[in-house]
Amino acid sequence: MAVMARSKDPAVRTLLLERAAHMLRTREPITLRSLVAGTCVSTMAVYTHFNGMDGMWRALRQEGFTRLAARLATVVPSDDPIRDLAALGAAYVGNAFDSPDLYRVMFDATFELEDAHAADQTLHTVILAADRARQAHRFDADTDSLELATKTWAIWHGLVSLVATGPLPRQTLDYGVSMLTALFVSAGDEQARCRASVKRGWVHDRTQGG
Amino acid sequence: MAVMARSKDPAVRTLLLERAAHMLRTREPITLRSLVAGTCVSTMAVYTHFNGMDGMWRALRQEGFTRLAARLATVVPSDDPIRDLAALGAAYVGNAFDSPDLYRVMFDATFELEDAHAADQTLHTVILAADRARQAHRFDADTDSLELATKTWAIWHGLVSLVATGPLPRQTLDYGVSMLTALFVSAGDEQARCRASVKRGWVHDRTQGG
DNA sequence: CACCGGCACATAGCAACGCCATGCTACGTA
DNA sequence: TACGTAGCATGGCGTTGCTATGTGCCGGTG
Repeated sequence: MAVMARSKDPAVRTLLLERAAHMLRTREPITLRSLVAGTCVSTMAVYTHFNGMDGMWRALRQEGFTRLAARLATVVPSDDPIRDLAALGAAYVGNAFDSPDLYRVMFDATFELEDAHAADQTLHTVILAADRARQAHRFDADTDSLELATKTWAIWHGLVSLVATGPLPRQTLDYGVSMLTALFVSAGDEQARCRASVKRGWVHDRTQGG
Repeated sequence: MAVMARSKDPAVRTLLLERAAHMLRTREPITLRSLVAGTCVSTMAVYTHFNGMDGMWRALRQEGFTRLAARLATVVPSDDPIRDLAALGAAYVGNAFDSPDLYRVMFDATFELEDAHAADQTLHTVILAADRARQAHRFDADTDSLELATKTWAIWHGLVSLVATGPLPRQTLDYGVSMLTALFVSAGDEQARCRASVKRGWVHDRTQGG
């Protein structure tokens, strides 16, 4: 192929990542050669941009967390922080279901430092929402926002990974409402009000396919 | 090597599975050739017994669920079914931590029918415990045992997969007590009594390495 | 007893895999 | 104009999972 650019082209990197994400969705096996087949670059581009296939998978995990962060960012905070927490959960679940194989890639491999940092950013979004709920006196004053955010995330992740790529049927996701309600009530929120808030937030919207 | 037996030897199958499990634990890459290296069998044995590496991984997942079932079976039912539920959780978590890579193999691949069946057996054990709690009037009379067992499992799995092979630190497992308590209280149990029961059950014992 | 069919396994080779040494080409610099 | 450098194409290396072929042992049959 003709050489188009002299300096390292970020578009090539993006092209490869998007193609990898697409192949992941269409369940084609991703190999070094199949990844570059059809593109205008050779196998060496993978080494220039990612330093090998391992680096490509790392970058793909990063991309997954980036998309997750973008999806969580679409949740606009309302005057009901408990609804917001549930809405973040719905966005989290929706993101995983839009590309379950990418979600599996994000969490299947043993976590490395950069992956853990990307995951921390996800957790941080939840922490902020939990802290808003505490400041709005929906939670007990001594509630640990990190702890509550972690528990919330664990519930999301447990449900998603057992349903998206696991043995449980899809309607199991409906349990999210009562599980989150139980958790938030244990943190101090009032039962009926909490359930109503969670129900309003736990609405799964389906975004455009990619 | 000398041919020892005429008919398909189950010991060879067991030998290969145990070696695979051991290599998984020691984090050696498991390839067809590395698996049979050091044994007295050739690569063809993998095809005789497992019909290829895919079948070997399937059998290894089955082995993982078998070990999990055996571990759960060590929990002897007491007169406190809520403690038993938490103890099952501790056994579940302990099993996953004894061989985290095996746990990942069990849940990483897209579930096939036989895997789903093995997972159903795990869930069934939890359902029975949940039903005992309902019959002991610790839960509301209209509690759905399948639903509650599923929620319990989701909490275990969420915590384990975020800690064992994920980004969260180990002490996050301590959240299991309050998470399970919140769930069981929402199902009808009394707060203080529930917490005491869960605390007594959620004791992580370390079994012998294998 | 002699023979043979079938099964489990050993050997060797194939296509495809990730990876990398080598060389070419297009730019920036002087 | 001439050179250094960075990105990429090519081709080959070692290894992977897999399988075609050959070998040796067992059990049934004449």
